[in-house]
Amino acid sequence: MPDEIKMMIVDDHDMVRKGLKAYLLTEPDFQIIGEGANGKEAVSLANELHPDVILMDLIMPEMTGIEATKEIMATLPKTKIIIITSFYDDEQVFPAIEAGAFSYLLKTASADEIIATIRKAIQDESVIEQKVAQKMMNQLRSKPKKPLHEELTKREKEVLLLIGEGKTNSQIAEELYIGLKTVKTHVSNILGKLGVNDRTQAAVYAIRNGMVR
Amino acid sequence: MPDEIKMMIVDDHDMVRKGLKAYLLTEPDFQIIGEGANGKEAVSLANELHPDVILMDLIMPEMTGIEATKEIMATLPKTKIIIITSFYDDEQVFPAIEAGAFSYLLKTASADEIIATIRKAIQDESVIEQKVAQKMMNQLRSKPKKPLHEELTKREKEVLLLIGEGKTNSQIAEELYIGLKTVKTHVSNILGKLGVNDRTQAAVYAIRNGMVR
DNA sequence: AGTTTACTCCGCCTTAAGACTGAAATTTCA
DNA sequence: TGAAATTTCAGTCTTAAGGCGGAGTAAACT
Repeated sequence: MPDEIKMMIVDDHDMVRKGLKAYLLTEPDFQIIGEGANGKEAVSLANELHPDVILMDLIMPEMTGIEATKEIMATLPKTKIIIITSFYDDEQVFPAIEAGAFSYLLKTASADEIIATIRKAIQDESVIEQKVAQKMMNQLRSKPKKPLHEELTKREKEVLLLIGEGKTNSQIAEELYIGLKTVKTHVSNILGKLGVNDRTQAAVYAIRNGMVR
Repeated sequence: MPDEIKMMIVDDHDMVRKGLKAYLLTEPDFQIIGEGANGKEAVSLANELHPDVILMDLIMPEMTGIEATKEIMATLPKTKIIIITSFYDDEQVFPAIEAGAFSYLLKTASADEIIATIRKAIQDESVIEQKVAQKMMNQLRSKPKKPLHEELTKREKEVLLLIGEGKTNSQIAEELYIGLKTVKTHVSNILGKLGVNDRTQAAVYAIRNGMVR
């Protein structure tokens, strides 16, 4: 494959983009045709430049990497999107892959790993960081049927959000204009679906999985 | 000051270090004498190399930037430690400064800002990112008397940590080899000091302020 | 039309949580 | 040495939380 590989870097930290560039430009056939600082920029740049590969962070202002991935895959499904993210959001692997991400690396990855992942992506081979894959497997093992958490309903998400803010059941009832008993029902269902024992664990879960804030 | 400025970079992401380097090496009098990937490395490297300036991330495995800052300040109080962190942990400004950090930037900072901050540090001028400073002011405005939270004791921190993991009082009692009543006492004291009403709020507080994880 | 899903609410029951008071042993510090 | 803080535990009391079973209504899907 003597052709040049056209790629884009999307990260809200300029210095990360600089660092990645320093990694990638050691390869003669790598060409960086664009840089974006958030999801919105990523989408418009991608539509304009049609890169082969996009290296994308997840947590960004304006629009997250997951949303951007969805939008880009809708119009340019052949684009290989490689998520490169911090260790904090391991949990986002599933949504990221669901959105259409092709590979998933951590920012602790070395230059060699990243370069190898890009080359494999061009040859249609996915890469998922060992650590992340392990965590995935553990999650799957411990909950055979449940895809991490069973889908919460819209109402349940609202309730979980308020739990994550430390609200009591009666505060939640007031805020949503429903009865205390109803809130209790929702809470019980949420705990069951998330596979946790009490509201405190639910709050922790919600925060760690970015369902709050 | 025509002398060279000796600095160290501490961040667990190799590509961030590379990016920062790319920033800094554009300045002829900047000299990067060491790199570390976590707090422990930072401490031992600092004791060995005696840098003038340390650029340090906060969230790192093994030992956080705050702990490392404390330890380094204990032995090398003249070192200027500049925190360069992601926007997620705005909340850590107070503990960071308390620990002895000299300036506080976000990773969204430009090369110019970072370079300027380093030069000011050498001249004994602190810099705190506008956004962060604003948030600080807001926090101070909303809580006149309490220094965010009254000091927790060592034991109370242990208990809070377990609360933040979703443990019940009896689980905590078992884990710490103390009575249930004792745990309850600690929990009550913690809630009082943090100014929250229940353990769920305490857990949320602990996570948001980086006292857990 | 019939079934499923979501949202609402009731009652009963059990236990964990948290407030308040009091107090002894140990550590820390002035 | 003496005072203050920390850690430990007891008793009592009130209430929030959560499990379990049941149930009606409305919307969505088949």
